[in-house]
Amino acid sequence: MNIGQASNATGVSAKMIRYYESIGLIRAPLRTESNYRVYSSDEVHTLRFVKRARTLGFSVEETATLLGLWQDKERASAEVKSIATGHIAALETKIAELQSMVKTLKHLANCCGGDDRPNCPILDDLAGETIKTKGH
Amino acid sequence: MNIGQASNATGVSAKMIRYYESIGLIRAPLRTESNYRVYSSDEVHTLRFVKRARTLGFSVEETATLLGLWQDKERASAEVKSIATGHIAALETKIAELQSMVKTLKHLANCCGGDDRPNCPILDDLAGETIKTKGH
DNA sequence: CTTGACCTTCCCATGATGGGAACCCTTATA
DNA sequence: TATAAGGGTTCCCATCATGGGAAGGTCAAG
Repeated sequence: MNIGQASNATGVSAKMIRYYESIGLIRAPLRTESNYRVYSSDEVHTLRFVKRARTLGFSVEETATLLGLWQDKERASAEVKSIATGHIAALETKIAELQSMVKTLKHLANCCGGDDRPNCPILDDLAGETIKTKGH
Repeated sequence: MNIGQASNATGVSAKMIRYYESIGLIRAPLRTESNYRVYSSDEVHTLRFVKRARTLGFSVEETATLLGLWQDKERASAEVKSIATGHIAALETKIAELQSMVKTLKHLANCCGGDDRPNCPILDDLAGETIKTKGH
């Protein structure tokens, strides 16, 4: 299997496969005589693991740790779980931040006429003026 | 007011103030004889506008547009509102993605013993094995 | 007059990804 | 069998917003 086929089989772009190899996330595969990378099904499996971890929002660094644990048959599941729960916490923090932005923006958008006139509470807020809540 | 004071007054780092100037988001301020940037209260006001927009998650590009509208006394508030609602939609998409990650991870973490044993559904999932939901 | 706290510019790094050039290899088809 | 299409290879550059740090000029307080 060459890199294009491995890419199709895993959803990881050839570009990223080479990148993961260059930073040491995955091992360098064997090469053909003409210098093409050749991937075994084991290596494809590893790529799928990486893809899934990235899809779940783990950083490349966290993914490297998880890969290490995956390959360590002696690992304690507690270690994996703690990485996962830490990641969940980070995601939830991020979600809360975004939700707070949305909340503020919705309030502002709700107070804005959205018409031809220049009067605009959204800009007033950005400019630091306190907003007068529309009666509700 | 020099750049450090402007930074303190707005919460935008001196580094970022220079950057915003370099990309044309804000105008280059006057300089002293010794080449120090000098900020007027108007310019500080603009910096605060930028800071607020960035805090609300607008990109620098969107912020530039909003700044332009702010300074255009003839703008239609509808234009501002449409940028805001577009941004809200983008944030909500992002939130939904993160929530979906959290949901999956919570499920996996919930199924994981988190003990000394190597058995770990989180890794099994990353490796592509279907997970057996713990009875609930 | 020295010291320390500013300021200036310039370059480099981040994280994860894509774009593209220049060049080599393989495979199918005319 | 010659050629073209569609791989592969390396290498460099760009993104977005931000920070770090070096080398050097300036200002204010002691």
